Amino acid sequence: MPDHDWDISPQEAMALQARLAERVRIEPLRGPVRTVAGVDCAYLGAGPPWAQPTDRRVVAVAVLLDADSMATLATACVVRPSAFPYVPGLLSFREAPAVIEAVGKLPERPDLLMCDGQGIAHPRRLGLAAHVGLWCDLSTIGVAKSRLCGRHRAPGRRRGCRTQLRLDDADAGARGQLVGAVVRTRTGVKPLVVSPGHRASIDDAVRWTLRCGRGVRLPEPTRRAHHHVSREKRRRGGQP
DNA sequence: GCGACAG
DNA sequence: ATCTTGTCGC
Repeated sequence: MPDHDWDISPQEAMALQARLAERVRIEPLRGPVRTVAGVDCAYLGAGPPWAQPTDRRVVAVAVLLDADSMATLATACVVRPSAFPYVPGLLSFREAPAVIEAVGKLPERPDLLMCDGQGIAHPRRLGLAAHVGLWCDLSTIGVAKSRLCGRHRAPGRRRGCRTQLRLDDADAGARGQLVGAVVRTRTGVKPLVVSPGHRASIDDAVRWTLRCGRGVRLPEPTRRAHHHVSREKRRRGGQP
């Protein structure tokens, strides 16, 4: 596992990502998946887009669910300072510390973890899901509501349709490398961008995203984590 | 220099 | 991510 410093500059973070990405393992999930966890973050005291942040703290929630019934088995919540700014491509340096801590507070390690964001569908192959998976040595997949990089055709309009996501020629390293898929999780709605994080394959990412679906756009683990973290944010004072 | 740009 | 109510469509 990595064990690096999180308090570094954006320049150092980018260099670090390139090195860490070499250790990410894209391979089929092994062993039965009995539990799946979802994680999400919210920012305290963020205020309107035009206002300056009042409180620089992030709240992260991890939810553990039974992979068959999708029943909630446990939830964990953490609140901690977040110093790193949001920079496209460096999201993990802003959220991973909180996410890792929340997952660590769950009563048991999940067989699969779903993160809000990219896995290896990233300019340097180290999106949030890949970084967290590497750090915790867990199987992870990234489920994002929009694309960070790469090119793809529009998937069919029906639930279950998906197209390949390949890196742009501009992304250093692999030109046209297959890194994920754009999946229609619900007929007629905007598709999700999924990619493996660590110790999972692209097929696993697509399969579990659809398998955890409940007729709504977001898969249940992610959806539940989002609802829980939103409630937690309001309870702690969204605008101190 | 000009676009693109997870949450 | 964040602010915010009602409203249009299946």
